[in-house]
Amino acid sequence: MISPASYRTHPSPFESDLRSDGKRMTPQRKKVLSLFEEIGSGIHLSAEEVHSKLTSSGEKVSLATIYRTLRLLVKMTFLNELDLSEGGNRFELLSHDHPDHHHLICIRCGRTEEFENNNVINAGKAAAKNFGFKLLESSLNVRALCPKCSNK
Amino acid sequence: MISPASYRTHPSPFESDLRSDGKRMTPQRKKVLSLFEEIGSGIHLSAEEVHSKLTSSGEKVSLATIYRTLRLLVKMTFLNELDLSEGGNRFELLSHDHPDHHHLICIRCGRTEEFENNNVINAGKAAAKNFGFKLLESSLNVRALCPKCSNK
DNA sequence: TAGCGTAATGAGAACAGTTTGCAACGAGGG
DNA sequence: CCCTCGTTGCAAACTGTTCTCATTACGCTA
Repeated sequence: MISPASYRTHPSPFESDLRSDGKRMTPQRKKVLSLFEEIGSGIHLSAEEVHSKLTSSGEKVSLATIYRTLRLLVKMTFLNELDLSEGGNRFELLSHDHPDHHHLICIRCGRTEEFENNNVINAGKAAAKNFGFKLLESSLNVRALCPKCSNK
Repeated sequence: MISPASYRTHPSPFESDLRSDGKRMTPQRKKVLSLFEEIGSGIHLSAEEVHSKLTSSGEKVSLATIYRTLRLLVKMTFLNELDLSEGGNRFELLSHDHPDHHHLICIRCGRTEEFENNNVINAGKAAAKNFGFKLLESSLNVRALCPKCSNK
């Protein structure tokens, strides 16, 4: 039997990445990341939404900290930043399983769907190679009208 | 010989499109559009840049008017609006000759290159069809580091 | 060509989203 | 358990964009 005291808090990848960079794990950072983990990848939240979701579940994190944490998480590649534009950037959990996914956005109601397509990824790679650029990520934004909005 | 007085100011497509919509041609609108025409398609300017280019060549147009005019020109499909993000949207002359072109952006220095790729267009079409969306436009943004910036 | 209705402009205030400065706090190594 | 230095909270500052409103001027009609 293992006594509670002997448990060693198995540091998450996030925590060890932080540490190795002289940074610290704080309750605020944990809260933000675990919110995204609970909610799952493929859902896009704005800074404001992260803030209100946390505060409405009793947590107290300042909005400025949310912004700082989101930037940090993006730099550490735990989150992905999307500029679907029209009122604030959005963030989503970066699933390393399916890296380059793209977005289909209804410009009227904001409904957003994701898809993947190897041709798109290859097009990005080819273009980067062509111009001697080093590719970071590519994202295809398809602006469209969803079924509900297109028959109004 | 045709006397100067007999010239009829041949209205530009822009001017006639405006008129047919109850809108008016103003010197400010002319200036903004001709700036883009001089500069050619494939160059992306922010509202601020349009403003400073005009004022520095002696023209006086208020920034608010620039914004209004840019929005108008986009709606009339003379300009294309890009959200390459990182500090302001950018606009470019919409060349109807090569419609769906995409952007390769250096995230460090902002250098932007364009390319075309039919696979990308088809991927957008396919995705829209798949979800029952009606496609409007699709744009692939490839974030990368240009040769100069990648070896620093 | 003058008169007129109304669209468009200029200037600055307002706005939303984001960032920053600074004093207080607290994570975690010694 | 203490001390250091990264982090937080708050409010003020910033940035890109839109709005308000008094004034100007485009372009139709007589």
